[in-house]
Amino acid sequence: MDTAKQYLIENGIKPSVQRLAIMMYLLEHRTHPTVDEIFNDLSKSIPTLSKTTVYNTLKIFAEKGAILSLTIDEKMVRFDGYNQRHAHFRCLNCNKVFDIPLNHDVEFPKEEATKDFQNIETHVYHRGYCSECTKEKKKIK
Amino acid sequence: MDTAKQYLIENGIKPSVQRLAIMMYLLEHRTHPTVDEIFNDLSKSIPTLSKTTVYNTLKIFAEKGAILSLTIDEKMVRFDGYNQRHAHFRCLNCNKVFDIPLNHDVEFPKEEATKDFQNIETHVYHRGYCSECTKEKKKIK
DNA sequence: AAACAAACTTGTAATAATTACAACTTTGTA
DNA sequence: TACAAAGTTGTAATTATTACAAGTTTGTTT
Repeated sequence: MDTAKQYLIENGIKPSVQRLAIMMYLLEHRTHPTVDEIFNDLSKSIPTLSKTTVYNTLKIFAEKGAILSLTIDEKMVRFDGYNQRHAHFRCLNCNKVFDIPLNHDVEFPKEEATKDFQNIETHVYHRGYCSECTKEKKKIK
Repeated sequence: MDTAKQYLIENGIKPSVQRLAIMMYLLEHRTHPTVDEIFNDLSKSIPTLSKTTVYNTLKIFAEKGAILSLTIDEKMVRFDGYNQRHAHFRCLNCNKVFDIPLNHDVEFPKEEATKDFQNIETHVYHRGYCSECTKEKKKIK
């Protein structure tokens, strides 16, 4: 709670009730939730919450670098409040997104063709079948 | 042309006129085009082409492993017919997607937590500003 | 404390990528 | 030639996201 507040301030984000709730949600739910999931869950405790606010807030968080927005899912953006280096894995069957250790840094190459590029962020995405789905041979098709 | 035909057959895809045209388009245009770009360009030579066919076809290609579908763009999927190991970079200003050398393989970690995972594909995405946009200081905001 | 502006939130309507689906066409084969 | 399977097409539906204008909250000046 105070951690979340602190964290927002550190990242130059003014902590409103809604922002705090969303940030806390992300810190507590390491499930890479979608806008819909966040909105549905938080609506229970904040009935006046608007989905637009969730969109606006997550956009600001990502712009300020407080969270990551993941495009590992074709349909919708997912969000991640975990700020250590790690990769992601999406199960093609159950669609869950997992944190995966990333042991070596993936650097942006310093080469002639890319030397004037300004790299901001790097993501590593794995896709396949998670242990559950592999075991249960739920691999449709 | 024959290369494309060959390539489709090798990947277990029956080469129709439309499929061949789309595969050739991808081999010739290393621009990571969207469905819309492919559809608009190919419509000129194949006026009867349907956008649904483009969607269907690209989906099959990706499922068969003949092409890559990239989710580096939040709004829409992009496609890549280049099958050597490489990373991607999207410019946050001009939105172009570039191929970037990937010098070291990014392996899926063999650890307790992930040992039963079945990894199918791994993508490395960079986001930032390309050389053009960096130079021209078009970095909005 | 009242007045005011700036920042933030809300709800609805618009946009746009993608999918569903049913009809039509082409291809391969008996 | 006839038929079934596979492929294509166009339209309608779905759905994530954004635009926008009105309402609310917050902080500051007096």
